[in-house]
Amino acid sequence: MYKKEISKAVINRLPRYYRYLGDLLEKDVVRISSKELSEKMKVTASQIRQDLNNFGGFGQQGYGYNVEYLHSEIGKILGLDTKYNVIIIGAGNLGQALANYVDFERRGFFVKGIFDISPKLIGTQIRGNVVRNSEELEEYLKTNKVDIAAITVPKTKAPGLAADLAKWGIKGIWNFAPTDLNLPKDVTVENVHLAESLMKLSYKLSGKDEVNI
Amino acid sequence: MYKKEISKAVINRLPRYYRYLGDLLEKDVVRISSKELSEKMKVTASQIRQDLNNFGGFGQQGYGYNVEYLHSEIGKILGLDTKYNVIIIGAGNLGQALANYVDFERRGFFVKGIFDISPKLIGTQIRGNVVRNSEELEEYLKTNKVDIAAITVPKTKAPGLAADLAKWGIKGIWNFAPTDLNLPKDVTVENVHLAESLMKLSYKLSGKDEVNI
DNA sequence: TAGATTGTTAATCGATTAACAATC
DNA sequence: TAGATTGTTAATCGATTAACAATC
Repeated sequence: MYKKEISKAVINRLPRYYRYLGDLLEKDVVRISSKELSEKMKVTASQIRQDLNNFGGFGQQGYGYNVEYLHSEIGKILGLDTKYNVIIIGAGNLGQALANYVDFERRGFFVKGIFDISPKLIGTQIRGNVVRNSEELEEYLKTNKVDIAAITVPKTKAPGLAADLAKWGIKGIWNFAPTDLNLPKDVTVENVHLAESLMKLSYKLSGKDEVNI
Repeated sequence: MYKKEISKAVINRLPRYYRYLGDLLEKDVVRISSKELSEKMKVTASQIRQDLNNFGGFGQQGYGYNVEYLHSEIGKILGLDTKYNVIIIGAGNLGQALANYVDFERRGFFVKGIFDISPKLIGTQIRGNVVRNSEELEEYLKTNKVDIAAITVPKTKAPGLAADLAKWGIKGIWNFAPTDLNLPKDVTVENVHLAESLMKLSYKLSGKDEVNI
């Protein structure tokens, strides 16, 4: 018995499978074959079967996959059967947008605290949460279990803040600052780089994905 | 002479090169070798040279790369030497966050209009832009050149809206709704799926990236 | 000129697709 | 049982890394 690493390409596809299966579930679809799903998702049926078989055999020959079961299993793989306590650091527009995004709760992510350094924001309410002073962070983390910290502070502040959070025991960081965070490897970072996403769009629009040769 | 497709993997890395070179530029670093850059970025020097050579020889043997020149060239490849007119559809928290994100202007993306269907939001001001009624969209697009539409409306509304935008001539869509948009292939879509990003973080935290076998 | 580092070809590695036997 | 579709192996394709000649 040994451990097999799941490739990053597979992991990146899992949430999309989960989304499509959730949509099917809402439409009361009971079963689906890899071929049908592949047509909806515009991927190959082969890839779907390969991907799923990294985690075990969820289907049945001659039948396909039970939508509800597969959805639930992928949910478990993604850790969506767990509840996560989330704090948001940086109560600017983006931080507020995240705090107000109700849908996250449905997946088990609960915003427990919002922090900022601006006196204008400290003390204000965002969806039932009072914005706290960022200076209280260390103390807060001593008495509250926090699984994920969303970082929505300016670029220059992010690396130092992330290092502090790691020191104070945070294991998951959802980083929106346009910078890379170099942290001990027991800390997991997931980046959302909006500016880079926009640049990719710009690239595709400018039509330079074909180069004369 | 034929056209060579640039692989998606390469495109995805370009904005990150651009960011690192921008940081170096701010620190007044004049030149850098692929080896030095590879150590900062935690990729192989070989990959950097391969990636850049998709677009031409930007370096010089025995010297490396001139930071300012390379930064500028990658900017051009990404289409950042162009100005883009952007509209935002959906003036909720996320739409407002995008509208307030000043940094985009620095890269050439100018928010020219914000639209919503909510009477509470129509007429309010967001960074100098009056929120317009979404019903005015078609008319607006007849008289204004718009390169990119950012979609921050609920999931159910997004596909129909995107189809309309495509019909009305929009060629670039920055999609924040948690759904795929199937549009004619002359319309470019760049997705930002926050929920999927969070699920990936959840996956990594739950430690299922190793599977017993 | 000698040293450094690119640009580029060749080798390796990993991911995707195809094929088909197993089996429901 | 016959038909359908999975699970899984083998073949293909593409991306990454290594190596080194070219050259500044």
